[in-house]
Amino acid sequence: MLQSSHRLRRPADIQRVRQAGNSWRHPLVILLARSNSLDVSRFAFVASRHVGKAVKRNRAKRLLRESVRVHLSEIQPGWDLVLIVRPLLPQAAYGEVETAVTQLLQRAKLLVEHP
RNA sequence: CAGGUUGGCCGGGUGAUCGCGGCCAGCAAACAGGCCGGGCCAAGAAGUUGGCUUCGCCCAGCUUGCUGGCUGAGGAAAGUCCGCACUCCACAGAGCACGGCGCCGGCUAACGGCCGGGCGGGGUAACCCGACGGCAAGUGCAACAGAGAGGUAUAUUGCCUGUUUCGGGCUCAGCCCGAAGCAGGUGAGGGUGAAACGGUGGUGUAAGAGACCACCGGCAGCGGCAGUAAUGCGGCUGGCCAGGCAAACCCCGCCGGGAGCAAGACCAAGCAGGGUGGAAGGCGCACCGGGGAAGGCUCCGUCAGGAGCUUUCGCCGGUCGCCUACGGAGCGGCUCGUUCCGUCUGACAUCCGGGUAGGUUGCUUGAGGGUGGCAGUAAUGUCACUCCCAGAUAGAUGAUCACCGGCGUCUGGUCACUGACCGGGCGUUACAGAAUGCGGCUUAUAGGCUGACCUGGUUU
RNA sequence: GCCGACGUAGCUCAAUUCGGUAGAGCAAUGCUCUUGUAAAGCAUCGGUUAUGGGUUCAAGUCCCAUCGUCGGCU
Repeated sequence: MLQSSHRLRRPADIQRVRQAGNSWRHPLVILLARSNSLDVSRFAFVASRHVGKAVKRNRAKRLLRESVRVHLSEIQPGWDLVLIVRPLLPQAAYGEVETAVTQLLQRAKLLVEHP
């Protein structure tokens, strides 16, 4: 679990991102993003029943959460992000998931230039 | 040694770096609160009271961050198939309906669970399996085939008797043989079917048949012995036999009120109502208001009457109470019973429309775990000591790396005779994630440890 | 978390009441018709009734377990 200030919790917020946000697709994961008025970025992780049973869904969300946590300092603040698991993700290794997440963040131009 | 049966248990370990949830302690910041002092404003004659302000002080609230300590998934956490606790509905009621269970005894909070026993079936055996009450209460069902499918049934094959006709033969008023028809007896044989009204042997007969007899099987009734019981063993009598299906309706016995932690409680925030349907009468030295009739007293009076006060009696309206009736809700199949609300200022129902879906609590100390003793064949119970062992909230126990294990396979060496030990390579390390808790059942599961027992072979 | 329904031919559905030879339409294949195609007509093919077990003489139907799909409830 991320720190609670970085969690996107309420169903209404997630619904707003899904309807009004932009999306980028990758075979393992889908990224939705929308700017908020805060000075931090918040994240939500979604895994539907099509991904698998509880173990697979938890595993997928943990991998995504770890990828986001590692790169948290490089992500621009002030965005609400929703990451949706696609069915192939639970079979992937952590390295593939991490590269997928960084690719999506680069395409969305949400990474800040690191010195 | 090989094969098999069955019970119990485990289900990776160590370390490093980064990270997460809960509880406790400390520190810091912000907010709320309190207090005293100060300042300003208002009221008042004044003591004083009220408000604001932010400066100082306080910490028992709450939020965030940091630091430290402790702690953090399962044997099935799963499926949700049963049972309970707990909560609300009324205090959990009665009857019917409906549903579940179903050999006997025990265990348990309870169970469709477990233990022990009985019976039936399978297996050489260890052992395994069984919805295992009742079809001689009633109703119903059985395709096709078959004469007949449940009734003291049934005949176009068969067997037998009588009779008629025809043919043949002979020792010729007749007898014998064969065929066909008709009438009668019969259900033994053949045959159909999943299933055909006991089996074997005999008596008997025209042919036969439980028609009769003996034995056997099965059934019913009544005793006996063993057992708490299911049941087992054995005896007497009876009638000759009563078929299958109740996971067919049903009967019998036992159990079950409904909903579920998304139960329930509290706090905060927010909103807007409207349409339709909709069930009443009576009583009261009760109260209020209005108006009427009769009587009494006082005053005025032109002796027509008028005004005021007061008593009694009806009437109308309303309030309150009671009674009966009706309507509705609790009450989720119906009736009774009961509690509450309401009967036109209308309970409630229904339709349209509007708002919210945030937080706290319930929330983990419990039919609890471990060790040992005792009772019991066992399930289980009990006693003593000891331990505290997840409580998240879109959901924490994760990511990466190294080493060590386990297993499979290939291969090198040593001992030795197809195994053990020492190495190496490759592969593999399952099923699966708490969500109120607990007792079971069912299903999934890489691999491993261990107890007991059976059969066969060999050796002694 | 709770409740309910369903699974039959490649597709859409019957037959399940009260157990007795699993059917229909479309599709596919072949033939006729046509110069050819379509349409039409005739014929054929196609099913372990989701899976496993049980009751029964007999199971798509009755019972139990499992798997999957869909829907509803705050």
